[in-house]
Amino acid sequence: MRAWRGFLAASALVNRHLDQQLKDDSGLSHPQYEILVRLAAAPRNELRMTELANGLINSKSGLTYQVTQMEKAGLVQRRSCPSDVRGVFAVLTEAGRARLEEAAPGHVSAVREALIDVLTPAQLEAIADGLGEVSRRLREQG
Amino acid sequence: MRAWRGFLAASALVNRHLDQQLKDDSGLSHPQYEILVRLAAAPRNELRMTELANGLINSKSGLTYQVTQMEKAGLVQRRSCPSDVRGVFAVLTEAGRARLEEAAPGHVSAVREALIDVLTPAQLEAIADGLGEVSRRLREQG
DNA sequence: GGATGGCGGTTCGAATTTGAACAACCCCCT
DNA sequence: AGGGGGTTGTTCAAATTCGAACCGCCATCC
Repeated sequence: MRAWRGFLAASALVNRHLDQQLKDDSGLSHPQYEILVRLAAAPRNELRMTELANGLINSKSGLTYQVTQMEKAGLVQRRSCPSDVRGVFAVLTEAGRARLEEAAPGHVSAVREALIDVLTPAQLEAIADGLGEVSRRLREQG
Repeated sequence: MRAWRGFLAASALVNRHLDQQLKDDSGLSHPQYEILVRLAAAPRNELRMTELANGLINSKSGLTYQVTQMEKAGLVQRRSCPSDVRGVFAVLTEAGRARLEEAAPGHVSAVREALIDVLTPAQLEAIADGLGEVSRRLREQG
């Protein structure tokens, strides 16, 4: 049960810490940063709303809200899908890419400082394998 | 970075999964459950608001909100501190204890099923040690 | 004593999140 | 053709969260 308590506390504290760091550093919330990262990694820098929502944590309506905010801020753009009238792509704009590239280094180093550097290589390996498996199971089951 | 992605995903998915399980099973939110657990573990089943807020994740105002909700539901009670007029204790009520004892088994087994049983003993050890250390550092530094 | 700085908790407004309901649509089957 | 069943994204109200401002009070220093 020590692992459970540790996981719970670390999960909350790390998320909180990085939210803060990200907001102070670049004015992005963590969800918004995640959206930018995923779009930047996607082919053509665009993804269907549903794909974004699946990869992320929040509900569909939460995603709609965030994308609307980011569209107002000029970081992404909506584009309707030609083959399916219902479908909507979120596309990364030039400004969005720039914003991400500006925010990423600070965020990455914060992650490194808070998490990576604290752990031994063996612990990192165990966490990557173990928690990866945990995620996979919850995903396919949930 | 694999560890980072795994941690991030697991953190979100596990929290979400357990929130859900807890709400379906006993009508408690995760924050509320945590409050009950801490009070039940405290001497005399009571804690100062600030102590609760420190142990938990949310802000002071968030705690005020939750305790108010739980007081309406009869799970806790406020008691002013005799030696410091400003201070407020949150006290676990009999109903609160009963509610916790009713919710705990299901929650514990959900935790076990989602997390503990998926990991090897070595992984559990690494997570307990590593993430414990991560938490400790963030706490004393934050 | 009496100011002064800081703490403990609440209140307030704004931002975010959620689940359920909704409207429009695709796919498959007959 | 045409009708279910499931999907897609949005809208809505309600719940929760946060940060900043605030009030009342302790403690300490002059």
